[in-house]
Amino acid sequence: MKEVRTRFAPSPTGYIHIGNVRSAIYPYLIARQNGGTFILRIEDTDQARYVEGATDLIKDTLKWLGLEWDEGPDAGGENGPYFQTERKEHYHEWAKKLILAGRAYADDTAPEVIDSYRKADNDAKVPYLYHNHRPANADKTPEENLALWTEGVPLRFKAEPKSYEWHDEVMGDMKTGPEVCDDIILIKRDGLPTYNFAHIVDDAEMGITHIARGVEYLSSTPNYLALYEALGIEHPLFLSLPHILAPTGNKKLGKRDGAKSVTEYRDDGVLPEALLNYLACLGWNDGTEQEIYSKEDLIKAFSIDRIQNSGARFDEVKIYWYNGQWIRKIATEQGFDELYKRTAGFWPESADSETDEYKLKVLSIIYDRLKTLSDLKTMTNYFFVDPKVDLSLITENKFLKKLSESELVDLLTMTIERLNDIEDWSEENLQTELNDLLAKSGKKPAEYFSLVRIAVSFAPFSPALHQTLSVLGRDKVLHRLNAVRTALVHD
RNA sequence: GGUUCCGUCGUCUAGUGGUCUAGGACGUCUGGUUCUCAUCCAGAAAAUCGCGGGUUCGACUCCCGCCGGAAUCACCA
Repeated sequence: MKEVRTRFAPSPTGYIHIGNVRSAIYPYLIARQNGGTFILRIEDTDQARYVEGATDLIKDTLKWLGLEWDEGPDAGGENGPYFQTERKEHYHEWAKKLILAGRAYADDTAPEVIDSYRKADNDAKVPYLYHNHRPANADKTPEENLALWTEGVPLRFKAEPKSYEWHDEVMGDMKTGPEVCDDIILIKRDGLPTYNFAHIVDDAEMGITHIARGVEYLSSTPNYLALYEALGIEHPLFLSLPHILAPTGNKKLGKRDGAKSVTEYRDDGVLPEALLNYLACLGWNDGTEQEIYSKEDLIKAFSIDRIQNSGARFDEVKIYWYNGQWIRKIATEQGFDELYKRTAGFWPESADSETDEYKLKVLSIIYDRLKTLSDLKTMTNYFFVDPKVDLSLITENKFLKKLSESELVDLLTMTIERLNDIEDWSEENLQTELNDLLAKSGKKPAEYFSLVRIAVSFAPFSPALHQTLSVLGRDKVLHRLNAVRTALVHD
């Protein structure tokens, strides 16, 4: 059996956004599943839209998601170069064959003239087809065409319109009539090929077996089929991926609708496992009720024929659910050390001077409250700096407002005295001591625990009290309780 | 306008003629886990399967028509 070779072939025109990253994920999975090769090719033939640094962005995105490529920039390979601008001779060579075979002609019709054809057809409500306007001199001899083209005249395919039938692995059996075939530009005035021509040549030379791309290419497939035919190339398998729809409206998700870049989710503290899981399962499922898939799970379970053929709406909320699942999964299956490694850069500035050991302890009691890693920034400050004492948070608390200030002071005093004597600050021991204190206080858990929790953190919420105290340690806890007691006394 | 695709809970989906009085997940709501927030657990609401015809003993599943939505029609990819 032929080796499976798939590719991701983005244009370096900016970041990879959520809407088009699936055309990297699925070919990757197909390659890995079949022990094949995944190729990264940069389609940079449009000089006008080229964005400096975009290639690096693309590489970063792929690496972060764990979609490592076997051939392409940085990876090498025997089928390079992997930048289209460096493959000019390849395209020219194939173009020549087409000219010699009488299937391509040099066309120097001015752009304004072409525009006028288009406008006229639109006004007349007839489909615009360039071959209806084919210049009389399109029938020049191959030698004449070759000469003109060599001088820099753009090259056009000479269509022989007919019906096409083909199979799309996602959309099924396709059929179109001759009215969709046209004379498309192969080589532009700048000597570089159009996408339409370049990708066919590249895929053939690189031995690509599966092309996964957005459905927007479905309607130009007959033109590609014509090209494959004229070139004498067998076409790869086609997978047309439905669009991901924007959260509102019925439009495909694009940068204009605020489609975030993949790296933005990374910077917001979304784990690559979670994003990959979400994206792979948006428009694909294996028919079971499994929701959580690791990359390895996906490689095993993925199948082309279960890709959905209707567009799926993008739902950011579900990404965060997946992220929470993955944060907990990593903590329990790979340990807090592993999870901690992922948190670099997500701690508040106040944590800078703290030790890894301390931060790891904080992480281990707060992790199941995290939706994203960047929640650490807002949720953990009180572990690193003494919170600002704000008595109103105590006196207006729904459980505590019934208590008088002297009662509060007494409770704090009792707590301080007991905690001061405790040597063992383990979670377990503190749990026992706190229960004992609670009994002694004669208050409801909601009253006593809330008081201590607020006095120590002044945060809207915190982990379980005994854990919070244990991690904070005796010095911080006593210092904070004293500060609150003093403030109450002087109030 | 031509061509092509799509249409099951708010959302992602399962479903390939009877097991569907339509299953799961997110989200929402309720209750539980000695404080908060979250996790976790239990439960609830939520889809006349776009509409109308057929075929069939029987249709979400097959056929036809309609409606609705989308994509594409560049010297962009």
